[in-house]
Order: sequence, then structure tokens, then C-alpha cells
Amino acid sequence: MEPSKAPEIFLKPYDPAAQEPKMLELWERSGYTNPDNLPHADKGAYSIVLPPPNVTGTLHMGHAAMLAIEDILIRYHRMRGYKTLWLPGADSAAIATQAKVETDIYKKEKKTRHDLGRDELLRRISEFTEESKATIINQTKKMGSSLDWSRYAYTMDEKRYGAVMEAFVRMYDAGLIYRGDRIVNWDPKLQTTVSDDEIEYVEQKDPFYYLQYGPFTIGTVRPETKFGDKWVIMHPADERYARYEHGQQIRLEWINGPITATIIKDEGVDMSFGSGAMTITPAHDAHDFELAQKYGLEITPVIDDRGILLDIAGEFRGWHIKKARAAIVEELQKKGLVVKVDENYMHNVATNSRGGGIIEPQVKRQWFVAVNKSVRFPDGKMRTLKEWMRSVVESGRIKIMPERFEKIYYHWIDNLRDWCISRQIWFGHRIPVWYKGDETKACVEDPGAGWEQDPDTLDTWFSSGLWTFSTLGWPDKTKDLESYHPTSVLETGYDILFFWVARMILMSGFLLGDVPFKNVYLHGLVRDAQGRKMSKSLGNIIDPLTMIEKYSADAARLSLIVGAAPGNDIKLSEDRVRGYKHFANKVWNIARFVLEHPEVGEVKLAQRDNELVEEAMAVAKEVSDNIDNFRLDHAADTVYHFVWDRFAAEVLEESKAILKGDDAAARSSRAAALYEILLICLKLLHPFMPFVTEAVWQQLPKKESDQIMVARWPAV
RNA sequence: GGGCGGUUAGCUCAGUUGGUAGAGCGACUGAUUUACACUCAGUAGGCCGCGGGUUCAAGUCCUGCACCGCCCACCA
Repeated sequence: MEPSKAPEIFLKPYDPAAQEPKMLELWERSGYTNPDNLPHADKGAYSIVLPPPNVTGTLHMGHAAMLAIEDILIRYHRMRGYKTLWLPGADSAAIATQAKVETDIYKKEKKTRHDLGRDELLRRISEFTEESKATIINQTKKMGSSLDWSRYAYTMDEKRYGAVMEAFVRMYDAGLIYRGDRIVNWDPKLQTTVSDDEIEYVEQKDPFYYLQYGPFTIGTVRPETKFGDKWVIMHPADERYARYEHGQQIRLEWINGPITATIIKDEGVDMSFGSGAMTITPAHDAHDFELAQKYGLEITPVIDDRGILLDIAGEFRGWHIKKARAAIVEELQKKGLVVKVDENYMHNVATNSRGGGIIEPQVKRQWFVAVNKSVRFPDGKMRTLKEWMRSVVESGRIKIMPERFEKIYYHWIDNLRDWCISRQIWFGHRIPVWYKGDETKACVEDPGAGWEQDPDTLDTWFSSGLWTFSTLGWPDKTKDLESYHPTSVLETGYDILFFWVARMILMSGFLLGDVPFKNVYLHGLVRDAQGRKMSKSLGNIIDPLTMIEKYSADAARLSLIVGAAPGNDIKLSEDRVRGYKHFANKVWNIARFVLEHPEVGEVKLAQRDNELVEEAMAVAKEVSDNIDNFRLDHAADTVYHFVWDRFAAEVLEESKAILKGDDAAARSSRAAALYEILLICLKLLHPFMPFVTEAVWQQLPKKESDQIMVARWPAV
């Protein structure tokens, strides 16, 4: 071949829009993302399961950051010779998805899910999710993500659905899953329960009412729940109430007339708050519910599922709580029971973060996972889920990075209560429990005629908890499961540490007796240049696809990596992305310069200028060490500066004279060194900037491998 | 109320085990028609949030405080 001219493809400047789609096609054709096809995988397995994006929409910069980070880890390990698997998927995100589709349908057709019926709604949701999946896959590919699409999984596909059923039944049989009447977070808008973790507290200003309750003054923001309050509770050491005794009954005038109230003394009461006396509403407050259980009090609902007052409300029966409050306050005022009103009371209101409404605690029969019950694990030992979750991190079997999140994780575990897993929505994994008269049966298969299945579905995080192994074929004993589990790293945003990371540890502990991953790497949230969350309403969303079109995927990736320390939020602006576009062009032109030199394709390695190559190898070592320590920001920064400031600005500049000189030996030695350094730089850059490095690689006169994607990482 | 993180150049951030303050972007001055104007050389710009302490030496370690942000918690 004729190496003296740079191939025609090296038009200037670098044109990512033309090159990137070609590289994508090249990678896809090769099949190298599937570890079974790797030419040199001699180092054991390296696996990451992609946190599956929700099928509710499109990718945002947070996804892009996740894809960039994981792809760097994956490409690096693949080049180092590990049998590398990066497994893609999608999450059904039950509540969020159903809420979105229901809202869309209502906007367009003014129909609710009850108008459509269960089957029709599920059909509509399926239509939506299929479309959504296709969009997301397309976007994911454009980022250059070297995922093994042949192993793509969806939480609702047959295999994963089966795994969820199996997991439920095993946990049920072990006594870990039980049904009980307990106070849960009820969302009157979506008509379903939600878990403690899905609640978002929103600060809000409401009037705070001080009411006369017999001889006591009690405070409340919610007079409409007070109809059934027959107990007044105070601290036993509170001197103000020393003359009252525990269990003493008093007569008093209340909203709908005279009632008998019972005095309870409990040390849980905060004497310094308000008057130090409070009444309790067991059916609509988690704390009060616990007190009621402690003292064996009756629990009478005041509000129904839709927020309507029940019979106990007397003349207010049938009113919606929103409207009732003012009328009830007026009634109380007429009776002279309102002592005073604080109009500027700030407090937290619980809302459903998955697009729902204001949470109303309700007592309901639901399914729960017991976190404090000691059960037999696969290793034969008895322990609770909580104990397992704590011990695997404490012992170092799972390492969480940055380390500070370990403390947060422990704190969460310590406060953890039984996990309510049943949801009253239709989209999701249906609970595999069947009823026939008084009989109950939990089984994967339909037990036959006469049995009726529980209508509820499972919390979306139940299926997510199985993700590292359900995607690898569990409950079957597959080769994939054996090879790739536990996975090497779980990489995700710190905002789902509890939702997901903790649940995966829980699930794989009980079902497999193993950890789901050895390392947890948490990245920060991507924010706008002012540090605000990106949101539609603020109009500050930077769309990954737009950035790719304007500046290239390589630039988008680098902008999310450099300067992003683990666990720290990333402030992203367009300027940042633009800067890295220039760098991609720099790489392109360095290659052009080196490859244009006539002797480049012919020289022998033995003749090269070793000192310069050693310098590049030292950089390779530094980059490798940084990646091994999950400091991708440092790794990227190191190679960036070596390539631009040292290799391009100094080495190439001083080489110009040598390459034009008369000394043939010096020429070929230098040319060999430049070529060698170029190869090292391309390889070091490849995990960070896969497109431009692959595009250059394709122009090399001689290649050690057909794609840089499977080239060997510099031996360090 | 408890916990965590942040505070370093105009902006965004590095700064590993203490040893003369760094990068990118932006600003300004200039150069070259070049591998690359998506270039190069250079300049300006810092009480390293504030106060105390340890040390020969502190952006870095300890200790108070302030402000910003986040997470958790049943304060009715």
C-alpha cells in the first residue's frame, strides 16, 4: 500500500456528523459488545447492568452522564481483556407510567381508566411503552454506548415477569411477605398506596388551629380529621397535667356534641410543643396508629379512599375534606372552641413523588415485606433482611463510593419499616396470590377454576430489586448468571440509593445468598449552569441529542466526565460541551499530521525514540490507575492534557524540524515514536471519545485489530 | 431537630500523603496561513467564606462560626 499520503477521508476539519453514524454501524456489525464474540478475553468477567431507564419518555442529561461513565468503564475493561458485558434494559416504572398514560388519555379523550377498563388501559400503556422504548434505545446508541443489545431485558417481558412471580412466591413461602392491616400512604388521586421512599415532603403554609378540647388546648392543621378523636394524650411528667390520671375519662363538648374522652399518658409526647397535650386520630396518622396499637384503642376511619368524610362526621358526612375544613372551623368557632389561629404555620405535606396527589394515611389491608423478621438464607443461616443489608456493606463485600454514602445507607436501614409492596394500579406485575373462599394460595401458575387472583400489582422497585440477576436468566441456573453475577459495578445516581441499590442488596441476599455487585459508584445529578435542576417548567433542559448534533457525542461525553468528581452534582453549560468538540478536532489533526509523514508505515519499533514512548506509557499508567480508582474525571483530564499540551504542542512541534532534516535515522526513529505515541493516545482516549478514536483507527495503515474497540490497552 | 456536602481567578471546577496557588471557559495583547482559526504564544485576574489553634510551614490537619445546597425525622 502507499502510506505516503493521508487517506482522503482525512478532510479537514473533523466532521462528527459524518463519522459517528459510520462508527455506530461498524460496531454494531462486529458484535463485539457481546462478550461471547470478543477476540481476546483472557482475564475473567467484568459486568455492569445498566440502570434501566423508565419507559416514560426520553433520555435526559442524567442518563447521558450515566451512559458515558459506564461506557468508559466498559470500554476500558474490554480493551484490557476482560470478558466484558454491559447489559441494557428498560423499566416499566409502574405508577409513573400509568399516571402519565392516564393523564394523556384524560387530556385528549376526557376518559378515566374506569371508562376504558383494565384490558384496554393496559393495551394503551403497552402501545406507549413500545414507542418509548424504541426512542430510548435509539438515543442510547447515539451516545456511543457499547451495550450488548442481544441481551436486552424489559421488566415486563416474559422472562422477567416470571422471575418476579418466582421471587414473590419464595419470599411468601419463607414468611417474608405477609398481608396485613396497617397504616399506609394512600394517594387519593391515583387511588393507590405508595412506599415510604416515594413520598416527597413539600413545605406549605397553612392555618394552624388551637382548639378547646375540654380543659385542654390542642393544635392541628387538620380539623376535618378530628371527629373521632376520643383520646387526649400527654407526657406523664408534664406538671401542667399532673392532676389528670392515665385512663381517666372526662366529658367534653366537641364538634358534633358532647363526647367522652380518655386520658393517656405517654412518654412519646413532646412537652415543649404547643400545650403539650394532643388528641389522636389513629386511622389517618402513622404515629397515632402506633399509639392506638400500643394501647389497644379502636381505629375508626373518618375519611374514605377518595377523601370524603364518613358517617362519623355527622352533619359533614359526604363532604370532601378540602371543602369541609372551612365549614368545620366555622362550626367550631360558633361553639367557641377555637382558641386561636396561627395563619402562617409552615409545615411539610406528604405528596406522591410519582405524579400523584397529597398523601392521606389510611389503614388498609396490603402486602408487606418484613424487614425485621429472621428467616433462613441460602447459606443456611438465620438473619433479617435488615441485618443482611447492613452486614454486606460493613464487611466490605460491597463498597459504596463515595464513601460518605455508606453512612447515609446505614441511617436509612436503621429507620426502615416493613415495605408495602402492593399497589392498586393495573400496570405492573400482578401479585401471584389466589383466593377461593377462605383459602389463600401463592403460586406462579394459575391454580385453576374457582380461584380468583389478587387484583393488586407490585411496587415497581420489587422487580427492580431482582434486576442484576433476573436479566441474567434467574431463576434458571444459566451460564450468564454463573459468569456475570455478582456484577462488578453498579453505577447510578445517588438519588436512587434507597429505592434501588438497597432493594437489590435485599433481594439478591435472600434469593441468591449473594451480593448483587461488588462496587457501587454513585454519580451526581446534572444541573444547569446555575445549579438548578433541569426541568420543563424552568425551560433549562439541555437535550443530549441536541448536544450530539451540535458538538458530537464525544464532546457531550467528555463534558459530563471532566470536572465531575464522584457523587458531586455537575453543572453543565453549552460552552463546556463546545470546548470538547475542539479537542476531538485536535485529535483528528494530530492523527493527520502523524499519518501524513512518509515513513510512518514502514519503521520498525526497535528504531523508535524510546524516551518519548516511555513518557506516553507513564501517562497510560496514570490513566489506568485513575480509572481503576473510579476517578474518571482525573483520568480524562490527564490524557486530555498530555495529548494537547505535551504531544501536540511540544512533541509534534519539535518533530517538524527532525522530520524535515537530513538525518535518516533520526527521521525514522522519530516517526516511529510519533506513530507509537499516537496509538497509545488513541487507545487511552477511546473509552472517553470512542467515535473520533475509532474513526482515526480505521485510517491506520496497519492495525493490530480491526477495531480500536477491541485493541489491547497499553500494557501498564 | 439530626446528618451530609459545598464555600479557591469574572464563570465552572482541580488541588492526591501539609512544602512558592492550577486548569478549562471568558477577557485582553499579539503571531502565523499552518497537521489543526475548532490554531499558537503571551497578559491580566486569588485575604483559598470568617475567627481561633497545631506546625519550621496550613487551601490542605483540629476547632468554633456564617452562608448556600441536599438528605433524613411521627413534633400533633
